[in-house]
Amino acid sequence: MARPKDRAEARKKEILENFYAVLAEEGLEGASMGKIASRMGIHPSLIVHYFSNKEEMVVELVEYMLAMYEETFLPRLQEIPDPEERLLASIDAFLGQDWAKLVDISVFYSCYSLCFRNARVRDSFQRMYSRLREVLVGEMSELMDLGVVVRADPGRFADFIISLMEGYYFYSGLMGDDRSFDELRRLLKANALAVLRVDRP
Amino acid sequence: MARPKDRAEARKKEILENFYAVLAEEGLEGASMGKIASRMGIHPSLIVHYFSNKEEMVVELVEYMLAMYEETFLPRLQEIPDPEERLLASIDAFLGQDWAKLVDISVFYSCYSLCFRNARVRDSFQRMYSRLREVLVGEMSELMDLGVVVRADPGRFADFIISLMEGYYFYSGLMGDDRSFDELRRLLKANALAVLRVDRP
Amino acid sequence: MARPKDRAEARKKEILENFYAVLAEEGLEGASMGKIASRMGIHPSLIVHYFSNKEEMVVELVEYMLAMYEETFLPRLQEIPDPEERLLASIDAFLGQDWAKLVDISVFYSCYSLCFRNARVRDSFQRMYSRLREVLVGEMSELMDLGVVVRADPGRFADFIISLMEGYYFYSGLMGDDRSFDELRRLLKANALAVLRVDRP
Amino acid sequence: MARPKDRAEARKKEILENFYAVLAEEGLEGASMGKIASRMGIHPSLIVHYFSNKEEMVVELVEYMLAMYEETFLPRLQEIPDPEERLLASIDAFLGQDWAKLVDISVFYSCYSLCFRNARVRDSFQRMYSRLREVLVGEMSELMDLGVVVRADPGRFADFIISLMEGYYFYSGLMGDDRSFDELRRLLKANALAVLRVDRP
DNA sequence: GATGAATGAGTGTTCATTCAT
DNA sequence: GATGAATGAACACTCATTCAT
Repeated sequence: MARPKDRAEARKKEILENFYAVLAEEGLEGASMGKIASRMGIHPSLIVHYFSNKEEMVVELVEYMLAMYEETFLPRLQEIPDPEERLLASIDAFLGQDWAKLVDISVFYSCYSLCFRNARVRDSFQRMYSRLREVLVGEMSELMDLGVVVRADPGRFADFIISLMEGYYFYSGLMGDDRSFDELRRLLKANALAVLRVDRP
Repeated sequence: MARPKDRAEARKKEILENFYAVLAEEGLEGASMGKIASRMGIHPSLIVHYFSNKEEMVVELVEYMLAMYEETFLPRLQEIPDPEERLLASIDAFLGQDWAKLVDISVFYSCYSLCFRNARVRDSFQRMYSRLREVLVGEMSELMDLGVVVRADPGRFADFIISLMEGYYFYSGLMGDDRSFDELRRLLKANALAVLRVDRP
Repeated sequence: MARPKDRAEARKKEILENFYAVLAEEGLEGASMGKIASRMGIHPSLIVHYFSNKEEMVVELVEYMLAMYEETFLPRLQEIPDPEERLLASIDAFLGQDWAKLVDISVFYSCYSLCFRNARVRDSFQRMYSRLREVLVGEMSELMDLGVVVRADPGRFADFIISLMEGYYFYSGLMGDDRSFDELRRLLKANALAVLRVDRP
Repeated sequence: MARPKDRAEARKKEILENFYAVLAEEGLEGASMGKIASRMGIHPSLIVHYFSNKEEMVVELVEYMLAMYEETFLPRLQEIPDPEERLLASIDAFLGQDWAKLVDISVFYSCYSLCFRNARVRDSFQRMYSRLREVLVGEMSELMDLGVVVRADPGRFADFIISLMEGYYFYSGLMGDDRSFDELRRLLKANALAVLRVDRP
């Protein structure tokens, strides 16, 4: 039994959770190891003991954050047996509130902005979006194999869906709360589905 | 002649430009007044002399950055006399490379992430996107008045365009360079125009 | 007419008044020329224009503060014609509330503590207490000349009165407000007067 | 054995001693953490490591300074068995040179002036003078119980002694060195003892 | 007389990190 | 595994002051 290693893993996760919280409150500029430590009631050097570097910790936080999406949604979608239903559910999920609320928006964009200065962070983000794209491509391909959809380009379709999702996320995150974005979400979803409907034989 | 005031304005702009550059290279965490100063070959306290606060400087940087969009594109578009042509040019601009390359993407998202912790930054962003939306709404309304387009909801249309633009910006910014996003851009543009075509009498 | 010089004097006094106010609120450590300036709505360098040095300003503040005592009390006492009555009034004044409240106690002791590092401040304080002592000595001598009091040492008496006064000022300033020091004041006054009564023929 | 904690205490005391020295030389305005550190040959941040705040350090310095009085004199006086002798020794001590020279006068009044802007400093001072008063009240009460003194008000007496002491301290501190205050001290002491003698049966 | 630009030293404090325990 | 000591660089910001205008 790898008990000690498990305990270490749990500790690291705990640190990442507190890092995430500080990051949400104070942004990248304010998220220091000291603040995380005092939030946890431990000594700052203990954090170093687990992550050795701040950069290491940041990279692991990004992975921790992005894993939320994969772990929360993808398994749930995979359980749906019917391919068409599954694709609709995917689109629904990507444009839904649950997805948007999963990760603090401030944390998300703070990490995203790191992509352009940190190759490992960029890799993590790219891997995550590639994974998302693959899922959509896979589903679309399946529908094409079944003859439900014809003349579609699965890759282009996946890019399209992801773009819609991210545009909605960005725009509603900025303007939201003040006015409702339900209508826009419905419009985007209709547009996404249109591709399917139009290409239907 | 308000010479001294003009000189001060020029100096502030110069500082903001250097702040922008440091921000692009080092992110929010690394963009310190000291680095800006040493980049300019001046003393850090001189920056304080002009902006009194770092927050003040950040807020003014955001305004400076967002003004780039308004000042660069909107006047150019307004010069186009034909309404339909102008709307097409607008969509072209929003989804084009010039727009995306106008502001460093790292700087853009760093500032965007500030929205969620700084009300004044949020206000600036909201004002800028409201302005964009108004332009689109105005153009669409004009087309409806002229009978070129019918049965459209200008507000919904504007939100749709902005979402497409931002989704594309985010996604291509992350994945881009490695693979071409021309195809996606064309797809998004086609989708945007579809609304017009479909609603055409 | 020395108009410009008068205006300059008025300006200096105004600055000293604001310095005094800042000193009362923030102590010596916090009383900066910048704060004085912003309190007056003027530019810090204008203060330098009038006092050239901060040390100069401090020295002048001390003189300004100590002059309050001399200008407020001494003339009033000199107006009393009867020598015995005048001495009693002096003792009354030195141990009274008006005297204690004339200068902010925090400012007073902040300046006093400067005596030990600034010779000019020390000179000012010494001059002021010498003046006080002279007044008391003068009054006592007059009473001795008149035969009202005999066998007294005017100098020793003056030192005694000043000590009582300062002891009371220090102690009530620290413990005061919470409990009344009227009783102590009465006791000290009785003690001061005892010297007179005892030495009376 | 609480070795590590002891070492930390020793280090803190060392810092306070150096703080005290800088304060004596440069006053509150000049007593910076940087100067203390460079005087000790350590890094300024190490001081923060021990006191977290400058305010904390100031408060602890005041306690450190005031404790000198209590620790140096009170135990020595308590050792005197005879109550009358002990009271006389107390008065002697309070008005003596050893007491006045125990703490640097500049430091003393600098700290005293802090009372009016810092509640914790004020508390420390009040506690210390209350302690002194209690000692005097206790001694006086004992003498009354023994019938050595009658018709006295111990509290009033204690306040009187403390006032004499502080007045002498202030006045001789300012004027001293130049002229001798032995005579004044003798006069004050005589006055203090007069209360005892007069009230004697 | 008054302001603004600019300087450079200095403020307290925070930072990530290393090392010894 | 965890803590405390210590470092040194860096932080935003304030300071008194000088100089030009």
